This record gives sequence, structure tokens and C-alpha cells, in this order.
Amino acid sequence: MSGRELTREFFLGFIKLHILHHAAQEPVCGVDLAEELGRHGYELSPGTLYPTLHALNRAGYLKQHDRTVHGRRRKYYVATDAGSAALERGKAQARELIREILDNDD
Amino acid sequence: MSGRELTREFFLGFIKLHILHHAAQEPVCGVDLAEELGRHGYELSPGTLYPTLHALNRAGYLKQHDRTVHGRRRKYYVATDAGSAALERGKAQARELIREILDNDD
DNA sequence: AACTTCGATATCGCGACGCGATATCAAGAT
DNA sequence: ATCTTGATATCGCGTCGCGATATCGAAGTT
Repeated sequence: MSGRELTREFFLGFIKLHILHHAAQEPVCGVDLAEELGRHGYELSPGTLYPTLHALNRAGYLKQHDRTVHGRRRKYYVATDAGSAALERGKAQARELIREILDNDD
Repeated sequence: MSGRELTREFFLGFIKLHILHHAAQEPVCGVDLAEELGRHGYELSPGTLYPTLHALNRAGYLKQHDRTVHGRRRKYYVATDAGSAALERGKAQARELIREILDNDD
């Protein structure tokens, strides 16, 4: 396993939390997320993004509804209550991570 | 994929960063990490912990050296320069995550 | 209505991971 | 030498990551 691949493993969870976060604020579709994540320095190929959305959907964290935009069919996702709850737990853990590895590095 | 499994996926990266963080502060061995991570609410079975340490070692992020403690052979790991650099990148990304999903949830 | 286009989403295949269960290893005691 | 026990290592199977590829569907063209 290369360093680059390992480093990516560090962040895959971050990316999923990001997705949940955005879906908790407004309906988002695949391309929106790909672009938004790109702005945060992440890259997510379709082969990862869409299966991830499906998994979040199956887990009951996201709810899907189709919409047609500019003649293109898009699948929008919004966070469910369970998804928002999972996001909150994720935030709590992220806070804990920060406290542990960031705050006390004097 | 269940919600529980998905939630775990969120945190696997956190756990690996935690490991790198501790190894950057002092030599740590498997059991030390299992206990320390447990204090932070994480659980990591041997089947995940040891292969993870080996992967970090192979990637050049950790350096291993054996030591005998209380009649038990232990393998201690410390972060290399490359490991510390990867940790710093991880911290930067964690900060970014925090800014995005924590700070502006008013 | 059939065809074409093309943005958006979906799937395939293979390598690698997660992890419970199991096995192996090593130092001290007897 | 054997047993004990803590520590580490590995196996096997299900699943994931993801580049490459395929499919879908709405609008325009004819």
C-alpha cells in the first residue's frame, strides 16, 4: 500500500461526512457533490461517488427524489432524520479527533 | 450496508490518524493503541489493528523496533518524518472538515 | 416517431481492505 | 522441556474503492 493510497483512506470518511452534511442542508445530486467536494480538495470518481450515494440511501441516511434540470434527469438526495443523527454523531467524533490531535500540539 | 457499518466507515480514517498521532509522540505498540483508542470510544479488533500497523509501516509512515516488556515481546512503532508529514496533512484536512461541517452550523 | 447527442447516473472487474476467528510466537514459571 | 499467557500475526469471506465502461433519458433534428 502506497502512502498516497493510505492518505486517501484517512479521508474517505471525511468525504462521506461532507456528503451527509450537504444533503442535510439542501437537496444535492451527484454532480453537485463532485464539484463541491472538489472545492474542498477532494476528488471522487463516479465509480466511488454513486455507489456511496446508493449505500447512504440504502442505510436510510439519504432520501432520493428525481428531478429534471436543463433537460437532464438528476437524482437529488436529502438527509433523513436518521442521516442527520448520524451526521451529529460524526460531528461529535470529529470534535473529539480535533481535541486529541490538534488542540494539544503545543 | 447497515447504518452501523456505514458509521464505522466514517471513523476508520479518524482511527488511523489517531494512531499516527500517538506514534508521533511516543513509541506505541498494538495493545497500547487498542487501549488508548478504546478511551476515545473506538474499538479496533486485532484483525484490523495489526494489518493497519503493518500497512503504515510498509508505507514508510511508521518505523518498528522490538522491545521486551514484562517478559512479553512487543513491537513498538514511532512515526517517521514521512509519517509526521502525512499526519500534518491529515490535520489540515481535519481542520477543513471542522470549518465546513461544524463551525457554520448556527 | 426514430435517430442523435450528451450530460448524468449506473455498473463491472479486480485489487485491496475490515475484521472475527484462529493460529503463532516468545519469555517466564514450574 | 513443557505449560502458560500476553502479544502479535494470519486466514477467509464479505465488502469497498475506483478507473473504465456502459446505460439512461430529455431535448433537438429530421
